[in-house]
Amino acid sequence: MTAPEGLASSVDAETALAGAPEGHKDELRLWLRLLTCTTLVETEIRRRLRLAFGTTLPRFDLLAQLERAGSGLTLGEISRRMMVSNGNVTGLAARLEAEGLIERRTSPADRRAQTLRLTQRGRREFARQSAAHEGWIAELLGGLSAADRATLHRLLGRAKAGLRAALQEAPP
Amino acid sequence: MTAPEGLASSVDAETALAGAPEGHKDELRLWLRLLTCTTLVETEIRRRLRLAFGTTLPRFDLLAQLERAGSGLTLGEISRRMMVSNGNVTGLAARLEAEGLIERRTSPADRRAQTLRLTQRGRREFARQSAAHEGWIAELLGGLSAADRATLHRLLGRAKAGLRAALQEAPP
DNA sequence: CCTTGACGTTTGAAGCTTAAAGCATTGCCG
DNA sequence: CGGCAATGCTTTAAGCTTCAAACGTCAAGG
Repeated sequence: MTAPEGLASSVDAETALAGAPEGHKDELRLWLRLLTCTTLVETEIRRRLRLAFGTTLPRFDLLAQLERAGSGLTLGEISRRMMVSNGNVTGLAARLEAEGLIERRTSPADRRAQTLRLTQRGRREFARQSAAHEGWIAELLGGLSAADRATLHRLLGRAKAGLRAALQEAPP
Repeated sequence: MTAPEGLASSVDAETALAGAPEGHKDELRLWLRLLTCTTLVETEIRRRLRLAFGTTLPRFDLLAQLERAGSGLTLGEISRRMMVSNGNVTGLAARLEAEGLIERRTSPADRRAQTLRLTQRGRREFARQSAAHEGWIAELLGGLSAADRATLHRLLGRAKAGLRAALQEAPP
């Protein structure tokens, strides 16, 4: 890439899919708009995490899980909460451990399991990142009124429930 | 990963971020829910594209852009529409060309630019994939009523506009 | 005890993604 | 005409991500 080519200012991902002759256009347009919003936020957050803290979104997410859990989590538990594969967490944990932000201990009860914890430094570092992150999200979503945000939150809750149900039936 | 470990059935990504003492919790919860919905759909679509067609979402998206454009696009134009980097498109195009789904021609007017087009086979293949894709999306979002879908679409439109505005002001 | 299956993690191969640097071409402007 | 910035693309290094296979451990049954 010659210049960073600001992704956020690019044309649009919407209406990306054409040609499908059936009905269902409705759902497709909704999905594309959902995807566009998520991509816009996510790209910007990744960019800011990199510029402000030299870190990445997956690293930040893993630290957030540990902070939230308080008392340490196994790799598998983190994998489930982050909705990513086991192997992915293995690599992320290795990098964060090398940076001294987390430490791992073999569980005394189950020698297969590794428990991850934030180090002192990890906790301090995450606190800084987390505060900035919260502000960024507020800034990016601040264009919506409080009422719109509430409605959106509620409808997305329904969407999520519907998705879980659909995935429960089909996934094989 | 021992078994595929169905990501879709994992706990939740919501409430992933804790500790931030400020206000703005509102926006954060909205963002996490948005992200959860998108991740659930996207993971499932990736899985089905792989199982049903042995392809990936980025490949499918690139074909969709070409189908939609009709008359061929340069790599740079595709990069902007897909909201990904130039280098990314270079690699994707190389793989799709190797598979015989697209072909490239150097633009007669500008010898820097490469124009991509679907091959006959690419057009046929994409038609199959696209039809299935549209059905999957309808299935996954079918849990919402038509009214909810319409409201969601409208609110996400506002969110998108607000995001573009916020990114216009800040991005340096 | 020993097998068998389940579970937690790691490894390896492949693909996706980015930022940054570099190359070639174009177009403008003095 | 001669720079010179902008544009289009490719390359490189690093990281993220997945799937599949492999390894070690555990737990239950025979």
